[in-house]
Amino acid sequence: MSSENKKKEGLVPEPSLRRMPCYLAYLKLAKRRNQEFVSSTHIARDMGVDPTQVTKDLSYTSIVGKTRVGYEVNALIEVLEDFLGFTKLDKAYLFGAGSLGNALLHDHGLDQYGLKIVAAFDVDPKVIGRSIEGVPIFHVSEFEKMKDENVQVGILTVPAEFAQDVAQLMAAGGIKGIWNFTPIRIRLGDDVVVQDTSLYAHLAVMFNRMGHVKK
Amino acid sequence: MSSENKKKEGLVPEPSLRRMPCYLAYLKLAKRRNQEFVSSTHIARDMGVDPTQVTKDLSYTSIVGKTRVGYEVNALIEVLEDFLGFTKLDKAYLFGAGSLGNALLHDHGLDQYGLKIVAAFDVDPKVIGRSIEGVPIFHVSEFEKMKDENVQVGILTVPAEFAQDVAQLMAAGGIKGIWNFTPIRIRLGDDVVVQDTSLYAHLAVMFNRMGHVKK
DNA sequence: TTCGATTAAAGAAAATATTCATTATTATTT
DNA sequence: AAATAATAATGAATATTTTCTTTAATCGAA
Ligand SMILES: NC(=O)c1ccc[n+]([C@@H]2O[C@H](COP(=O)([O-])OP(=O)(O)OC[C@H]3O[C@@H](n4cnc5c(N)ncnc54)[C@H](O)[C@@H]3O)[C@@H](O)[C@H]2O)c1
Ligand SMILES: NC(=O)c1ccc[n+]([C@@H]2O[C@H](COP(=O)([O-])OP(=O)(O)OC[C@H]3O[C@@H](n4cnc5c(N)ncnc54)[C@H](O)[C@@H]3O)[C@@H](O)[C@H]2O)c1
Repeated sequence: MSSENKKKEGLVPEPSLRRMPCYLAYLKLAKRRNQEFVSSTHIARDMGVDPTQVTKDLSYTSIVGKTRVGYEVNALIEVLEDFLGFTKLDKAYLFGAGSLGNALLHDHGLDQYGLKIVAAFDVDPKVIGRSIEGVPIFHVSEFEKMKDENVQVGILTVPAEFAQDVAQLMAAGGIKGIWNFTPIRIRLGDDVVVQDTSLYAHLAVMFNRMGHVKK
Repeated sequence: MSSENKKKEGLVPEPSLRRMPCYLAYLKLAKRRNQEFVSSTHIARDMGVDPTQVTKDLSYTSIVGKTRVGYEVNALIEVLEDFLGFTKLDKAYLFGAGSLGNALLHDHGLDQYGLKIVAAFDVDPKVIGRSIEGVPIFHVSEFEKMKDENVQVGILTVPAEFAQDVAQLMAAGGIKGIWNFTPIRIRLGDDVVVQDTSLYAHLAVMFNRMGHVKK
């Protein structure tokens, strides 16, 4: 297979990466309360996680804590935002301006986390030519002509049956990271990162756990 | 601590639960192609996962496969949808009809996956009294008066700083499952399930992996 | 029928992630 | 100045998840 010999040593564990934005949110609240330092112990207690997990997660970044004091809040916020790629703004194309795609276009929160949607693509004549929140919608066929090297991120919100095809189109057009909201597992070469975000998956977990609590 | 002695034997692993909706999507496409049976081998190859992982994941449901044949597509779809709680419609309240909350209200996809938002709550006078896609928006203070036993799910899309407070309000009002879109870790008793869905977390993972591919 | 190939299922092994235990450091108190 | 307590950091142990291996079943071809 294709990725067998790719060493993944040095890769930050995905669970750690997923927790980091939570630390960031916590730290921003701490900053509001004018806390200058915050310790792993306190973060852990407030967030309901293990204290050593906090230190271990943070050890992947460049931050160093001070014994008996903790981490400097401002410094840690900066380091985390930078480490997570939230400081530099990545441009993104959106594919599929339907129900979910629209939602993402209307959503202003993403800008603060390093992502700016600059154009959308669809096949429905009813939406092509329109603009949503200042983002123009083109026909997918226009994508190939645009090929902007500065846009490396693509958001995939087309119906499941077209997901693989559109993903291939994206890859061919130079997209290096696909944020995949469809429940389809995309098959592409190793040079393109596919990040699955299936809301249904989270729903499924919640329903399952709710069923267990009742017992 | 509080959940230490709670046996979690018998709990379906979260990674397995998260994969199940992907299988479901795959199966629905297979059904469209009029496939009557599909084997774990083929599912695995098409989806780019390990074949034994597929059988192991499916073994948590009631389905049994046929040696040398595979699983019956229709039966497996039914079993999975039922197992994941997508067949019965759960009513839900939404807390925070802002940017993301609006997106979810406009989103018609959720109905098909067992979730129906029946009312929204906010504190902003500009939105209270209005309706979005037929869902009325009330002031949060109205929530306590409503206390509908049939609504056990709450969707949390308020600003981070109010997340914990609103979550407590939800729990006090009888909500048993909180779909938490804020990056805050909610602290509540064991009788309430909190399902975190932080879009930023997924973004963070994608950015990180993209940085590594460049090397 | 007999053989070979394909598969589900279940258990073993390996890899990964989390939690625990230890050590060294340093603010604060005595 | 010495003792104490709180903490970061690191390595060990444990738990969880994934992958590998084996077994038994059965379809289709010879
Ligand atoms: N709606 C939800 O709640 C939700 C939640 C999570 C995931 N998803 C997933 O996101 C995807 C989209 O869902 P939705 O509800 O927005 O569907 P939708 O039908 O509302 O939107 C899909 C859009 O994609 C466009 N499209 C179709 N083919 C295309 C192509 N080849 N190139 C570009 N655009 C194309 C359609 O014209 C449409 O506008 C689905 O895969 C769905 O499973 C949806
Ligand atoms: N917008 C995004 O892209 C995005 C993505 C993922 C997660 N989130 C998270 O979701 C949350 C909401 O984000 P947003 O962008 O929609 O923010 P927003 O400010 O647009 O919306 C928040 C809404 O909550 C309401 N609200 C405030 N206090 C409330 C209370 N006590 N009870 C009920 N409602 C209250 C506000 O009036 C507002 O309408 C945030 O925590 C954010 O981090 C946002």
